[in-house]
Amino acid sequence: LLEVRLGNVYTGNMATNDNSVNIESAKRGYHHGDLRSALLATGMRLLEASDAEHLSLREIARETGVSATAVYRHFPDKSVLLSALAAEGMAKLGQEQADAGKIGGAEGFAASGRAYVHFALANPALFRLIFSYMPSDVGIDHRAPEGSAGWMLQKGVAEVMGPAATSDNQFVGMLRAWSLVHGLSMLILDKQIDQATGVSLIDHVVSADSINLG
Amino acid sequence: LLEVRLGNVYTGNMATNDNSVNIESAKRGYHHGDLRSALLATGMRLLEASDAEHLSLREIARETGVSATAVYRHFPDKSVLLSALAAEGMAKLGQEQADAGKIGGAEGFAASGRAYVHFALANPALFRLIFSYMPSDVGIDHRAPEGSAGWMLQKGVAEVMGPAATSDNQFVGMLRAWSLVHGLSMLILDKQIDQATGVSLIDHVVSADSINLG
DNA sequence: TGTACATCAGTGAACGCGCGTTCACTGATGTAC
DNA sequence: TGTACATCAGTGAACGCGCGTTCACTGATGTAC
Repeated sequence: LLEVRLGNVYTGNMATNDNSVNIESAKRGYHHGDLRSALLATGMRLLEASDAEHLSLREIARETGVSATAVYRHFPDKSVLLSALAAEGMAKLGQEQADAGKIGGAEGFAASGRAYVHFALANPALFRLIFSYMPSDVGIDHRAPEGSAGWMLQKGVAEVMGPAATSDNQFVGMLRAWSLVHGLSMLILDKQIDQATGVSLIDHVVSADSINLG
Repeated sequence: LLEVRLGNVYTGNMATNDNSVNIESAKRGYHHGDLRSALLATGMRLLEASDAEHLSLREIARETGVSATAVYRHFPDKSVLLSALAAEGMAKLGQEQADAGKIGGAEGFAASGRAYVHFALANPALFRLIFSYMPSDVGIDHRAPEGSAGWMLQKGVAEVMGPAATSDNQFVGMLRAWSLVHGLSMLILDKQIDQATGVSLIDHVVSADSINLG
């Protein structure tokens, strides 16, 4: 990929823009889908900066090197753009949990829980965005979307508790596990718990015998 | 208290304003301290409406029947006003936990945890505000402010675990307990868990044997 | 009791801000004949 | 190969919005003599 400058594109931030496009597509603008991806990539980058808690549509467009109105070719409005970012974030979180938990069993389940907390601390703004823009309404007898954090939890709990457990008990176990890691994440992010202390205790707080899954 | 109207006070909302002042003090404006209290009361009322997630200084002033600038006689800026509301909310939460947990022991501790979740669900906007504006940075070897949720938890955990437990273990136990109830609250508020399902399971998820306090 | 004065909690007008969104448009691309 | 035309992803100007905060002010209260 080559970095390019265009007359019809804001150049102010192009020099430091990670989402530059190649000459061919640049000459005639983005292919459809290209700008969509570029906007999402910029959004993810801005969320990493993390002080970008109040991420705006205009800022995403500006940083992508495109006018604010161009966004409306790809997303009906701001909330849909943010939802797309949230969905990407949720997938990433689910993936990291899966990676951490692949050893299986109670230890694998605990590891995936720790991964959840580490993800939150490493991506504070994205983590918050996920839960602001992704209502999933997991209820008893309802499965969470595949790959999501809720889905990982249900799978893990079912595995650890074994086939003898009732569906109700499994659901309660899942809520306990999810609540534990989600609460710990939020409390550290919201500075209720001193960050250094919290981080050093993650392994103790989230372990294979932290909660009663019965 | 009588409801009054004044030439030098916005009258638009006075008719439905709960925070009206008596004639004597109204004639010469609020006594110092009166308006402060009235602003806080209005803030609490607006937080109950709960769609008031983006509570503004101007709205609080407007609803109190006073100009926006009057607020600056009592609070240096908006964030101090919101912090005061958060502190009030935290005290209320701590009080409800104390009431629920006064039977003592493991059952009392569980009850105070359930009270935490019920408070969150009954006061969503206030609950969020508390954790947006009240960094308390509780660390190991640091006590939380008396009456706060963290303080209630430390006390409860210490009582349940008994004098034999080390301070470190107590702290881990406290983090588990707090994380459990905080996470459950947030997940329901953020619609990750279907509200009806979540509410019906609070007693099962938060019980005397939910977590390992060892 | 009357008068001069300091105090200070209020006032309304005004500021600059960045935001999400709408609008009519432009100009390059691809296609039909 | 050339020409006419539809498509459509971009553009910049403009909109109204409510916000937090600053400013110079007013007018009632309390106090000193």
